[in-house]
Amino acid sequence: MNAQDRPLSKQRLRVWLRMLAAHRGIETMLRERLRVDHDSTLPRFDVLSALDRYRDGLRMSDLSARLKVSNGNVTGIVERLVGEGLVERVAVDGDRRAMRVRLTPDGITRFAAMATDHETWVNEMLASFSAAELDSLIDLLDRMGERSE
Amino acid sequence: MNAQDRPLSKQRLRVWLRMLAAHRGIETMLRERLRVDHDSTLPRFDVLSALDRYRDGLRMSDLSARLKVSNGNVTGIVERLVGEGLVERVAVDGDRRAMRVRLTPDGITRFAAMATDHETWVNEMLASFSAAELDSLIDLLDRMGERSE
DNA sequence: ATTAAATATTTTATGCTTGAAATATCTTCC
DNA sequence: GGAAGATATTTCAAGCATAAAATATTTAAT
Repeated sequence: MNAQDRPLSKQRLRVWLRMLAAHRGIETMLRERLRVDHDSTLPRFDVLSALDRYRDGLRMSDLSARLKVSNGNVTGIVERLVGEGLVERVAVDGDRRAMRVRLTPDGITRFAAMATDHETWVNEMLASFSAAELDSLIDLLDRMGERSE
Repeated sequence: MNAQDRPLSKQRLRVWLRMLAAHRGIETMLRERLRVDHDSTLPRFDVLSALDRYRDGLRMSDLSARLKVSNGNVTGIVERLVGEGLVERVAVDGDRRAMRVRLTPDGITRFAAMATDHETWVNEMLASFSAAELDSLIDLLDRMGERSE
């Protein structure tokens, strides 16, 4: 690293720290509201959201790939959602290893209510940004999470 | 919500989703590297980082306030760091309820190595941004995490 | 057809995180 | 100085997350 990279390096670190703070702020709020208003959690919301987009259901492995979490993780979350009656497992014919998970009618209804609130809450947090700033953010954030491989 | 707010609302949601993706990408990388290269974790790194800034140590409650996590959470992390010899607890005189936590000499050394690598890793992830873009990101991110209260 | 390899999922062990309850100590106020 | 409230910390129960091992089934190779 040469001399003129030093301030740039610190600036990059600062960006990451601000990102952490912003992320935590929003996530903490969303978690709290989901807990209080819908007796639910963010991980459950994420699973329901994926299943809402794929009404025929998804296999466990597709679900974990889509959410970018481990297989074992999804097993536990789906288990609880089944217990709450929001989701059901169906056998995949032709492959007895696999399981398809999909929303129940109750799951569809309950998720719709959560999703409406969720959008409102996110909107409240980002209310101060102009359309141009939002576009700018999308552009910049898109370039952030990519692993150079 | 009026008609012209609808696309804006979706745009705000999109920003949050990109933020989630970017955050997860970087965090996953950092966690993996800390695990492999330093046999440690992000929460431990955060605690060490706070203590490195306050060499006289911090009380448990100051630590959890600074990191914005619960008291009970810090108890567990500090416990493990004590077990690893990176951190020590000292009684606070004049208040037998309180505990001061601080880095051990070994903790100082080990954290320095982690911090150097950490800065490098973050820099790799954010290498493509210009100084102006970084400034812009800092400005925008600063306005994101604030709870309107 | 058997064996070997690959795939889908669950299980296990460990750690992080929260919110709420419990403990211990300190401060205030009469 | 004793009760009541506040503060500092830990403990507890539950859920989320990972990596690694285990199980079951399917596919490929010989």
